[in-house]
Amino acid sequence: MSTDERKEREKQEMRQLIVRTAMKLFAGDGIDNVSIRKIAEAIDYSPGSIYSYFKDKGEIIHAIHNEGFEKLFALQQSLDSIKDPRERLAKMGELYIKFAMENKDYYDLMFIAKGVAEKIQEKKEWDAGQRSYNSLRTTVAECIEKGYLKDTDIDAATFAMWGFVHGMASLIIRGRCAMMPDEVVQQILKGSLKFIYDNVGSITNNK
Amino acid sequence: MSTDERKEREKQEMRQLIVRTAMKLFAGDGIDNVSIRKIAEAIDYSPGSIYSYFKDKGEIIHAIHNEGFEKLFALQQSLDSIKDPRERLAKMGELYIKFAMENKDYYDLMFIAKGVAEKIQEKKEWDAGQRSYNSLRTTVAECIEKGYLKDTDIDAATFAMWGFVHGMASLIIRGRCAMMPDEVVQQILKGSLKFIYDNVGSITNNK
DNA sequence: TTAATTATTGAACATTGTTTAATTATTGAA
DNA sequence: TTCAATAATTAAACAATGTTCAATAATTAA
Repeated sequence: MSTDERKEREKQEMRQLIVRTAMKLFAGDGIDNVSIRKIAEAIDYSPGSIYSYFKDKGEIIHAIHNEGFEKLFALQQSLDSIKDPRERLAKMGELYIKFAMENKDYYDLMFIAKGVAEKIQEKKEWDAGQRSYNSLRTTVAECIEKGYLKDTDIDAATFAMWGFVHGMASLIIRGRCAMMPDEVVQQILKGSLKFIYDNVGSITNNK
Repeated sequence: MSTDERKEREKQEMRQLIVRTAMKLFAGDGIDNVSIRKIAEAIDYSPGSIYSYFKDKGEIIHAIHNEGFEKLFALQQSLDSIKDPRERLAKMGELYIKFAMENKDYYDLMFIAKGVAEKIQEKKEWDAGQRSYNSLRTTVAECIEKGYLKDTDIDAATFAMWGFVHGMASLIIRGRCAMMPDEVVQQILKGSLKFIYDNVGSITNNK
């Protein structure tokens, strides 16, 4: 094991340490209340040190962002075994919402937060998101193919389904349903998923 | 006209001046790049002066937030003349998306931005939003009543429709479709609206 | 004109992200 | 081991942020 290799490994370990610490602090204190200084303090380094491992704060957030997409895509893959695309579509919606609700900080970073998307566009790094999108897209395409959904533009239909689940998740995460008690929101959420899949899927049922 | 009355009027004018200036700067430089100092400079006052008229920055944002809801609700009311609830629902979706796309800053403040919802909850001031929500809710209720939508929980169905349009709008506004050219996004958006209303409304058509 | 009230200011505070020159630690070669 | 070179780390500084507050200026009622 050469010294260079070890150096490189240590660098990666340090990056991971920073990211993991940032993540923990984000989850605890909220993303906006975590400064570079707090991250540095938590790992007993000086603030300046962070900048030897990350260009700026955005790059740390971007790293967490990527981890989030790994997680989500892994979940999506677990549905590949479901053969009926209609059932797979429904399950994918449930799974998406579940992911959002159980990983609010991740989800916020991935799909809501400002300043993250710009970073991705610069780096042309939307592979992570693209894979997730394609997973949904092929399912929607199969649904159309088998006549479960009306024959329209595949991307339009995919975007509609994505928008539907993202919309509900983001309204909840960003406190736009805060006037309702939590249990009620959960109830409505469940009902909304059922509503859409009942209505959208029912065309073929009635044929 | 008493002096007190004039004083009060001047205070309101000053508040309006601040809000309007803030709004203009938001639209031009982006919400995050507008500081209290910049607003103060734009109206030739010192930063401290702002705090004689607003408790904090959040209160300025909250004022703009309210204006946004006035605007949106006024638009929604223009659809009251449409008798067929199915058509009204579709038009309301189009209108909502149109509002979001043409007033991205307003929309962001109203439905996406952080720290705004908390303020509303404190002040119990969700009337503005509630009126808009109810407008959608009664339309959905009519659709269910007339059999255009499957009979489910009204709030679940309403939340689903809201989530659908909000989801697409917020994904676009927060740059999650930035990998696609603008015209394509607009095309997909149009297709998605059609997709949902075709599928959801078609139950009765096929009966 | 004067005393009291009100409006406005500018300086100050704490906190933020980020940069940089100086310091410390580590390395590879003699 | 010793020493020069390289790399890692730090503390201090910068500019900008929201916000507060004592001092000043303007306005009011008597």
